[in-house]
Amino acid sequence: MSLPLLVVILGPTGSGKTALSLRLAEQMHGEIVSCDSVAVYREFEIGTAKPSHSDRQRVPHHLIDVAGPMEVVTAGDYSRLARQVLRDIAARGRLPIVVGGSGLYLRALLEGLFAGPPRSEELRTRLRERATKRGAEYLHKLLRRVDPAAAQTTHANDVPKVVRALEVSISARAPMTDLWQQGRDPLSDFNILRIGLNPERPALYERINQRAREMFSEGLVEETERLAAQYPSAWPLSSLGYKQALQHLRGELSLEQAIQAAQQGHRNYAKRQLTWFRREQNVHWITGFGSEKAVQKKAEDLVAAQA
RNA sequence: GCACAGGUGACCGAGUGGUUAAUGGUAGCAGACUGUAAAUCUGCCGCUCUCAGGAGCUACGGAGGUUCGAAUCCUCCCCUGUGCA
Repeated sequence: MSLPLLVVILGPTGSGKTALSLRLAEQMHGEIVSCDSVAVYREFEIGTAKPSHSDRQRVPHHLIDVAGPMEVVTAGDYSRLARQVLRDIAARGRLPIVVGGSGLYLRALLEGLFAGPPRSEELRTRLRERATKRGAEYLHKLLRRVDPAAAQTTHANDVPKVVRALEVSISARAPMTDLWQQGRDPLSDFNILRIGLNPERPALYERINQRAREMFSEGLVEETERLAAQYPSAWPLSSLGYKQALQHLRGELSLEQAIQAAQQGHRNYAKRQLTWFRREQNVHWITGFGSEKAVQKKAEDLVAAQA
């Protein structure tokens, strides 16, 4: 109970995490730490649904716009950055509020990752090439030799994960699964309160549809065109919304088709997020959107009970 | 009104006498996830039971018919698209 409090707000896109976090931050003297794998990139504005500039004026926000469009911020990078920020906030006597939509990044922050070898781009491309040339099954067989346990739990079709397991096992000269045995490095110097937002599914999907459409009317296509011209290989260009806007710019989809595809993608994503977060331990789930007064009240009570 | 083309499970779309509750895809639901994760992958998916091996029921626009057997063939009807009037 002597550890400083850390509030974590999690939930699918469109569940009102931003609204709730702003409210809590203003009530409890807090600062917001974004946990969003795309909002870390500068210049990607409309499609990322970052908090508005006036919101960021009202309450200090962290880990938004911390990387250039061409940089790469991995879960490990994020975890290190976020931990530093959390300690700074706590040292200032403020309440850190992590707002998380990116499940893996949140887990990397809270539970830590295993101490793996650095990624080897060259090894990866070599493996990926083999996968396309000789089939996913071939790569999986290779993994069965190098790390049978990992092969057991990773489906052969899941090429990215098979590649990662191979990459780690080969460059570490030991099965990745063995490295996992050494454990993770959980964030241990905070008393963590997890609040999950879970609106009714139909309402959530409706909200998502509406928001995705708004992104287009606010100029997502124009923003994408500008970014694609300047940074054609930027990774966030392949993320939700930008991907569909790009398809429209290339003439593969009509504007309406692009909007509907983006809505679809966001809905599917929200569902995956829920699957991930449901497994998260010790989450205080609240049914409803973070913008609702009743939901905010419940959240405030939860925080007050801890503080 | 005539001539073609077509009506298949939530949607798109295969299937042209039997091993077809009906290939695929999408949506939906559930699950996995240890450094690009807004990514990637897996399962279920007509209804009702189930000793989980199966059992029963209802289904390919509608109604009849042919056949041992029909989504598939025939007749009539309804609807949709295109062309000609």
